[in-house]
Amino acid sequence: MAEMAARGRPRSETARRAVLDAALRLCQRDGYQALTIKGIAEAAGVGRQTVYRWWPTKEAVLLEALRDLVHRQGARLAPDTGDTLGDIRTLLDTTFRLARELTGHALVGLMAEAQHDPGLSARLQGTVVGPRRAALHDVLVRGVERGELSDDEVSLGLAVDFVFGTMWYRLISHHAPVDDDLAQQLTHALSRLLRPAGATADGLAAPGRKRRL
Amino acid sequence: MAEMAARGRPRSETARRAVLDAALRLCQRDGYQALTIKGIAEAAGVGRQTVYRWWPTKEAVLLEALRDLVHRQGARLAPDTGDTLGDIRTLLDTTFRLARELTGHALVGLMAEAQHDPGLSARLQGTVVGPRRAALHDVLVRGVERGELSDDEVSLGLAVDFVFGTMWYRLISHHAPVDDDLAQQLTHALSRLLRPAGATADGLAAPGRKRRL
Amino acid sequence: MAEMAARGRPRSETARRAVLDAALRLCQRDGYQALTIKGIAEAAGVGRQTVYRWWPTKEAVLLEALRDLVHRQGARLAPDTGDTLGDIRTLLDTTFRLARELTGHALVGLMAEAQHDPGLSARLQGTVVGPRRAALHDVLVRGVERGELSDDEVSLGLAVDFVFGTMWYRLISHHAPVDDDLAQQLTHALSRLLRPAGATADGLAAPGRKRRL
Amino acid sequence: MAEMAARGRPRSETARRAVLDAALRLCQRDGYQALTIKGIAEAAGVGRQTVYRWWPTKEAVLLEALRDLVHRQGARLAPDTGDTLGDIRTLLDTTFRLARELTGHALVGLMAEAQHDPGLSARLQGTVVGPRRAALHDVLVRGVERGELSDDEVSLGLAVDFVFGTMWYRLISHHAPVDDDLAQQLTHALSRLLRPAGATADGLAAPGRKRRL
DNA sequence: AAATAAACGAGACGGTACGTCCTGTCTTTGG
DNA sequence: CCAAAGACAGGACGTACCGTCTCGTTTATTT
Repeated sequence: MAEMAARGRPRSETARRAVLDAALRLCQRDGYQALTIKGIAEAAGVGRQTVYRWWPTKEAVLLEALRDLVHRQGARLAPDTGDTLGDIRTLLDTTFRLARELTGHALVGLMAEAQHDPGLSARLQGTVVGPRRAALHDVLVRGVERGELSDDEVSLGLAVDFVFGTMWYRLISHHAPVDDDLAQQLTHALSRLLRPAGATADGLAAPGRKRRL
Repeated sequence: MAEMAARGRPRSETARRAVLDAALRLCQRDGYQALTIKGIAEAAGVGRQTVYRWWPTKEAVLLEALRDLVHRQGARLAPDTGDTLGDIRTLLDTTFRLARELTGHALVGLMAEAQHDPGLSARLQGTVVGPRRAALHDVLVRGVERGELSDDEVSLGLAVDFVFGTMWYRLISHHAPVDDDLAQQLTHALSRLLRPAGATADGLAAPGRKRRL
Repeated sequence: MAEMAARGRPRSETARRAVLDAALRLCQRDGYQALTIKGIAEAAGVGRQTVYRWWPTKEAVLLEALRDLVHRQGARLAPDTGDTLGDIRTLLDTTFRLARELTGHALVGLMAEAQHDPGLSARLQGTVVGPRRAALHDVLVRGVERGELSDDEVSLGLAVDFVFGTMWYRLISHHAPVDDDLAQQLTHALSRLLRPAGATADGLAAPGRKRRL
Repeated sequence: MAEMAARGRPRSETARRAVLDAALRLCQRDGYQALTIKGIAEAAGVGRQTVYRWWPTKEAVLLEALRDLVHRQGARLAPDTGDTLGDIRTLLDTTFRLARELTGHALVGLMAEAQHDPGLSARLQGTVVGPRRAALHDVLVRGVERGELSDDEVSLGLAVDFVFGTMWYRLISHHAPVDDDLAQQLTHALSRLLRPAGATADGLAAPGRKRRL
């Protein structure tokens, strides 16, 4: 396992961080469409060639910036405390907080771009979106295995789409926030959707219920 | 009520249609980002100024093209047959078919653009997205009034987000189709989410049920 | 000799004059290059097509405007009073005054344009410039016939070029005015250039001389 | 005396020359009006921005092209051989040859443009036209100092205008060539115009003299 | 310490789309 | 049938950014 002998000046971590930070900042400020490599380089105080040397497109810059951001958060994806609904809540809270900070502009712009760029789509799903989906799916599977949930009536895939679809939809159309309240409502809705046949309706508390005997 | 006297050469409906058609076609073929006004004008066989004369941006062109498409479909939005779940199915089938044809690229691109353009966002919601949302909401309200559905546990707003969120999410990430099967699953899931407290589980058939003890 | 029967609405003299006036005014104000047919039509309060119907190019408009201006001045071209130098002075005074009023911009611009438009060049020479040249030449010829001048040493053609060349040169480069003083100096210079061999130097008055008995 | 450190890619002399050459060539071929920056860039095989980066207008391109041409010719402006008339002939021959090659179109077009652009006018006079004028004036002044010429009757300024006016006039109206013959005639005419009072007519040979008593 | 080599900033290069303006033609209403 | 109004296809304008290419400089490793 011979290492490639390092020759010449090593890559500047300072420049790399400056580029990623500038990309996220500009995308958040001016929107995805208005983001240009020239603009990123200038905002980062970096030569344009330095960007092109390491990233082929502005999408690649943004994607790496997002991946870095996610990694730095180092969020625990799939906690397993034995309490399925509690795990769901935890996961949703973490995910929603990340989504709010994650510069919706960047994510939505990348998603739009990924419409006709399968490679980008795959990387986006693989590094940013996919792990969250998989984590939720895992929690639900464990719930089914424990008998707390059932996929007899509604498939787990649809349940996962329910959660992330609603999140995305609100991120995009802004008609309602993606906050802790949404996490609570979604958790409750999931419990109804996936409730096993024999479970009583009272086994779980409805969010808005005022106490109903 | 004197009409403004018509002076000068009247606007060419031919050119208008050519522009709108070319815009949708190019957006579908090359994606939203690659769409340019120059490209639209050339594909439509139209002078560039003719586009700028009537539409300020490519977003405006796409928006009008979508609106035209929706209007031409003239889809019945909120059928009221007395059968709430049947009405939901009808509405979903119509909406999904439209979404599939509607050049997801255009819609998603516009959505991305609308992130930092409140005016576009409003027009997009008002003309293309909003009516569908409102129609579904109306159907659900009627269901609640008839006692077929209940919003005690899950708010109707969240239920609507569930449907459209899932649709959007699949349109964007392509991990599953937006087809009649999805309409069926969503209808069934809605019936579970909004089932009144006293209703028996058997009142409604589960779509993909494999076994039922 | 049957006249062509006049049919339909007759041409509007008002519009014609408005166009010609606007053309001269705009050319004087903004220069020849900045002159556009659209601008002329709008300044004249006239439809664009009305200009194109009667004149093929902006050059044609300007040329007709100049021709009109010259005709309206109705300047006597070649007075024959018997006093050759006096006739020259008269002719130069008239010509210079016309040139000053004639919107040098228009004339110079047309000349520049005529560089690669032989037809325009011919019409320009024929209607505006040529008659003046011919008139001066006639006066000089009469002077030679009377023995007051001689073309032995300097050809009359060169003498004419001397006068008009100097005028044009000053109109173009603005380094000195084209005024009565120039007319006087040129007249005196001509008398020297074309003085017959036997004439005394005193036969003609030098320009700056104040009365010399 | 520290030089400004050279940074970035240096300007391409190849591109500069290609632009200047293309500009002169196109102006000569199609005329000044038809000259466009787009056309220059394409003919030079150069990006349009490369032209705009270094020259603000097509006038500036032409002016620099002319200046380069003049410099490359490196013409001796004011020879001083002691023979005034000989010096004049030499200067005129050089100037006329340059003018013929110098793409009259470019010069006349620039002159026309300079009508309403004082800055251009000044630069045009300063770099291309002025030095020739000054050179001729110097020669004439030396002639006066030597007693070979006199400015008693005709001012030297008018004499200079005579020469350059005639040249310009012929360049513009094309009614006669600007060749060696013109140089000879003008030299002779100058000798008459500026002949000192006491000089005999025979001191200088008339060029086209037919008979001499 | 000197040589080598790659990354760095800067910025010019050939291109392309932008949004504006004008061209010359056309198509309408109205005198 | 002319005039005004103005939409039409087309094309040049001057600007911005693209992605590539030199430059001189800096910062490492390898002699």
